[in-house]
Amino acid sequence: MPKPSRSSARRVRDVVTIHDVAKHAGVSPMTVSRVVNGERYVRTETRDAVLASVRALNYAPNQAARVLAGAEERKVGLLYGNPSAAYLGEFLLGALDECGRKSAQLMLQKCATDDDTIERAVLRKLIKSGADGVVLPPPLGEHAGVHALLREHDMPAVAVSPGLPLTHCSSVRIDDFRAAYDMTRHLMDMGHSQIAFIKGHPSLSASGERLRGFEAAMREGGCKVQRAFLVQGYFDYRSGLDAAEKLLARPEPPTAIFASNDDMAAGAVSAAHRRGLDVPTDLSVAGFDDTPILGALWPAVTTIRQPVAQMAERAVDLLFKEMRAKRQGVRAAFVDHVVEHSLVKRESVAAPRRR
Amino acid sequence: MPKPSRSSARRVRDVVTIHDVAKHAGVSPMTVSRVVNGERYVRTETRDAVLASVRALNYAPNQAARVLAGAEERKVGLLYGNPSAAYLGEFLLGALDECGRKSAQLMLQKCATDDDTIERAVLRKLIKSGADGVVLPPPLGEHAGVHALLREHDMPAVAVSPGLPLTHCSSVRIDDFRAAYDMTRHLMDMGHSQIAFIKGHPSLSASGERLRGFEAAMREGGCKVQRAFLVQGYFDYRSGLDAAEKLLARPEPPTAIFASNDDMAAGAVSAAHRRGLDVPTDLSVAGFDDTPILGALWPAVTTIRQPVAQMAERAVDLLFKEMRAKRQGVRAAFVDHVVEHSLVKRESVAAPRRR
DNA sequence: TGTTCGTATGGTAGCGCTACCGTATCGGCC
DNA sequence: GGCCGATACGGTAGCGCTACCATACGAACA
Repeated sequence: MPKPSRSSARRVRDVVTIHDVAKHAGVSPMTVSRVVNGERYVRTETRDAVLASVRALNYAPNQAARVLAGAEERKVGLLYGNPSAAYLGEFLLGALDECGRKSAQLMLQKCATDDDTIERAVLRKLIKSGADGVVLPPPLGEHAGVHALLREHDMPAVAVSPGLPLTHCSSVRIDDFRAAYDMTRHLMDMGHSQIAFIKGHPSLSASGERLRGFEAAMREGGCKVQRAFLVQGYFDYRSGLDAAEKLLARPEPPTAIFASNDDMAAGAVSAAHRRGLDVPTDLSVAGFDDTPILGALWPAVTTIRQPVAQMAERAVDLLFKEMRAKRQGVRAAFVDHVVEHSLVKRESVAAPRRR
Repeated sequence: MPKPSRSSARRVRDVVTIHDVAKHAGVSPMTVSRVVNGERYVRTETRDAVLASVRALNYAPNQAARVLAGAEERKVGLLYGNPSAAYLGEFLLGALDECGRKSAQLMLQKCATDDDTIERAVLRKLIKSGADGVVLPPPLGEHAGVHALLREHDMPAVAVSPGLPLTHCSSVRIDDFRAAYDMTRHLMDMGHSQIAFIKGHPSLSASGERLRGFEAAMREGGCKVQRAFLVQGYFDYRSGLDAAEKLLARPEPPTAIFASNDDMAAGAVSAAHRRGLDVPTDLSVAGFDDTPILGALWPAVTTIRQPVAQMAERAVDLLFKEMRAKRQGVRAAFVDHVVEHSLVKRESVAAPRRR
């Protein structure tokens, strides 16, 4: 007989264990363990029966026991460069949530992207402190050096928001092309045809995708894109302000400015105000990202919302799949997960005034 | 004989266990456990010997084993209302860091503050999911309802950034009075005497402290504070903009505006720009908090920096002390931890133009 | 002198889970 | 039929730690 059932004095909360499930399903604890961990060599009927018992008893594995028994990775590294604090905050919310569900530990590690030796040191630190996988929010998700280092250490990783799917790493992203396309269509639907575009940082592929989406929508809508209406920006407030200044100083300024992100859109609004222009009466402005803080500005900026928290959750989830695959000696196929964006209409866009 | 020493096939990394320490110190594992956990009933000499061995072997307790053995709290709840994403982000950084050091799990829980029934539900959820203590960033740290609920459940908690120490709960904060005082002195040192103040949300005691600090510095510097130069704000961009509009519309407007937080300072800058005033040439603006995103605006706003991440770390640390005290049936004394703020001088403040 | 108590330590027995190995069954193939 | 591999399970033995109890000793009582 295995054990005289449950009667330990110290057990206070009466949690359901793997033994309870095993008894309920009429199998051994080992089989339950196998089912719960998605291992092979379990008949479908057995698996179903166990899963039914799991649901019936509302069983949840004890993570501490899992770890102690020498299985189950526990630490997820989050390597971040210099995203805005707001982005990072929302990202953390999602990542933490998923890590909580999985009872994993989230380890943050800041990483300057301008020096390769630093990256090396940072990553070593992450590995040393026991990380079993890494999530890479932008812009690190596209950093070749970081990826090379990760592969060197055979460390599973998931990139968030690269502009395009990666060949050597799973990714979670929105369809930047489509999103920019949608926004441009919205501006045209509102009656704009003289639309300027402030490009994003050239090192990120998302910038290119957004530009392509803009151009495609314009072309499709029969609007010619003037060369002068495409201005380079770098994703920060200042560059948006400078770009908008340049645009508004033209003899025939645009009626709408579509900035590749919110910070630059805020800069554009500021530039308009300096010139005594009202937004949206004299100029419509659209952004991209739905940075929380900008929703509080006035006028609130129409933008594309990325479900950042949800994306972070997905990224952690994917990462776990890869970490598990790695332990079992399998190489998981890389996944490219595209989540839905949405267009958030606010006060900064209106129909253009007649000229 | 207890066990044939270490030779299990599955053990890969050769970690030092409590048994190794025990052998090294010539005591039983139990005694080591007691020392490590700071329990009573250990002779000082024994304790010292064990601690020496711990250091010598570089022993670190296995958290999973601790939890499985039925001890050691593991989950810290973080109940947040509606702080800015940036604040929350930095707060999370610190809290997560400390939780990592303690191998604790951080559980986030959003909580709307406008409905008591929601609070109740939220807190229940937090307790149900196994939280052993709660950290309360502003504004929840001063929410009477939340505190009442927490006490009802005998749940340890630490409040961050109340304006004044709390009587029934530990707190981590900066000296808001002193900080506002310092900023006001700085403005006066730059030559300003016509300084307006945008007050913070009246429900937070920090607002009152900041106002008092401002008034004290003004009085001490021999400047009379005009009634009309104290305007109510609510910590958001819009209220700062409105308040500044009102101030700048006066026949004799102030030469400097000190806003109780950065969002309102940003609003004030915007209001100035709308009126065609240059910052800082025509108007100096100072904020409070050092919200990261505002450092990227232009002109960068002079502000008071709160070490938010560090404060979060301290809060988690304090919380652990209280949780441990609670398990051992002791009621810990409430601590009021004041950390240093600093004055960040940026472009938005300059000497006033002569009138 | 026994009987309490408070102090200081050790031994035992798990916590819930999985790595590892053993066994049993089922084809397929010589 | 006999052998082998793949599949499908079960049993055992811990992972490292602490709750709980037992013990041992001195001091403080009656």
